[in-house]
Amino acid sequence: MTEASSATPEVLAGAQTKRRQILPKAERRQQLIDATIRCIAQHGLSAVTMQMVTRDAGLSVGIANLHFESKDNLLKETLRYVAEEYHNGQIDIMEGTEIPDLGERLDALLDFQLGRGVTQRQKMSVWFAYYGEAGARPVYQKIVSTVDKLAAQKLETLFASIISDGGYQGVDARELATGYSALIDGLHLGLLVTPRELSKRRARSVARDFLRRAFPDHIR
Amino acid sequence: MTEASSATPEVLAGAQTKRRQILPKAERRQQLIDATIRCIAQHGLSAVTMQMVTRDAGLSVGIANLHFESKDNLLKETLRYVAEEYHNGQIDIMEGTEIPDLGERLDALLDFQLGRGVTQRQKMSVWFAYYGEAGARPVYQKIVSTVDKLAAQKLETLFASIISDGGYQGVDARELATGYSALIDGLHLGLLVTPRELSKRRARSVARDFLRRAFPDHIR
DNA sequence: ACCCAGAATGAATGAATATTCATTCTTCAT
DNA sequence: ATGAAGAATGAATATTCATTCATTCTGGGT
Repeated sequence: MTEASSATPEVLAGAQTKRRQILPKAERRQQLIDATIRCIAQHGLSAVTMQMVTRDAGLSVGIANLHFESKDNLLKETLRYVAEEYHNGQIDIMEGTEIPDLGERLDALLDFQLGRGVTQRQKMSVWFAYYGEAGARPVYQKIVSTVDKLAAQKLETLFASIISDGGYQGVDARELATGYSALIDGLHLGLLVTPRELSKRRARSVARDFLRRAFPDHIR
Repeated sequence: MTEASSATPEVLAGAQTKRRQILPKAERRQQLIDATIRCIAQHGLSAVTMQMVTRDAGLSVGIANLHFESKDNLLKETLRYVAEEYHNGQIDIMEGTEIPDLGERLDALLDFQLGRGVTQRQKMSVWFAYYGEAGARPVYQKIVSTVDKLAAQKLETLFASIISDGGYQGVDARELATGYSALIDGLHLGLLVTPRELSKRRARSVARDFLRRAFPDHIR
């Protein structure tokens, strides 16, 4: 479901060969979205310019308006891409049947949500850059809440299964799912803003603690 | 410790009386910071302009550069103000001795962190706008992490007292404090981005659940 | 009553930036 | 091979915005 980023090395900029290349629309769009993500992560959403993005992509300035109607639209589509990638990843784990054991599935989810990879930091930056603007931009709110809603539902269902499986008393799946989601978001924030105080290892441990306290028989 | 926003109604813009007024530096600075907060909340950090801020404050364009050296500096000082206000509020509750009962003190903290008031939404917007840029701006990271560190310490101390008071076993104050802070941040995010899915009431209930699971004898 | 230090103003400036579009280049169907 | 469709380019344009500073105004000290 999740598309892999096309692995075009933009480092070749500066090579003698400037040969113009024509590619399918979808591929160019993805190139530009990838460049936008890198630029947001490196310079911050408010500093991103069209020149910056197209240069990063190794293309001409005009191309962004050719494939996306405007800068606004490029930014919107970039958010949509990142949001969908993240949420599809979660959903694949939650509703996939590859991992039958519920405790292990929870573990896999946690691994995905707090997993490593240089990519991760870039994506987090983008994520929060948009959150910051969401208060003033209903379009962003809509994109995020649309994908969020489905993921929240799946998580609630998974938690409900675990509660029923473990016979846990006095635990509300919905309440717990909201709390867990918020906890993960908050940990992402900590990793982004105060990486010195919060290591990835500790973030994982904190999230795991939360789950263990709720589902002691399934975690650890 | 926390300064109250000066209650100058900017609505008088448009009144015939344009009489120029001279005020102490500190007061003008605060006016401009307040206007900046409103503008960020309403238009988003990336859309804020000097014209916008000074007009909102009912002052001339040149004044922002008179009291703050530059736009960058105005934004930086605004972040510092919001960060300090929030963290001082927390610290006042945590280290104040007005509330001797530890459980009640926790409740007061939660009330403050998820409390109502139109202000709150404005402040949250500002908060996350800066978080979004923090990945690319070390200055912002530093401001936030400086105040954050102290608040985290106080929270850990409070949790440690509660653990010792209640004789709770197998609970780590530091781990729990990190989790609680992250949970609150995540709930703020939810309130900002998906207010339709997460009401304030539910956010409170979720946070309270977290605390109750950790300190059953102190909460409820 | 009158001065003047310096607070406040806002028109002017120059730099940055999104967007356009005439032109060039690629590809592929023939 | 050849031509046409349209993908890609980037110089030019128009706009927006931060910053400056010559000028105006205010209020406290005398």
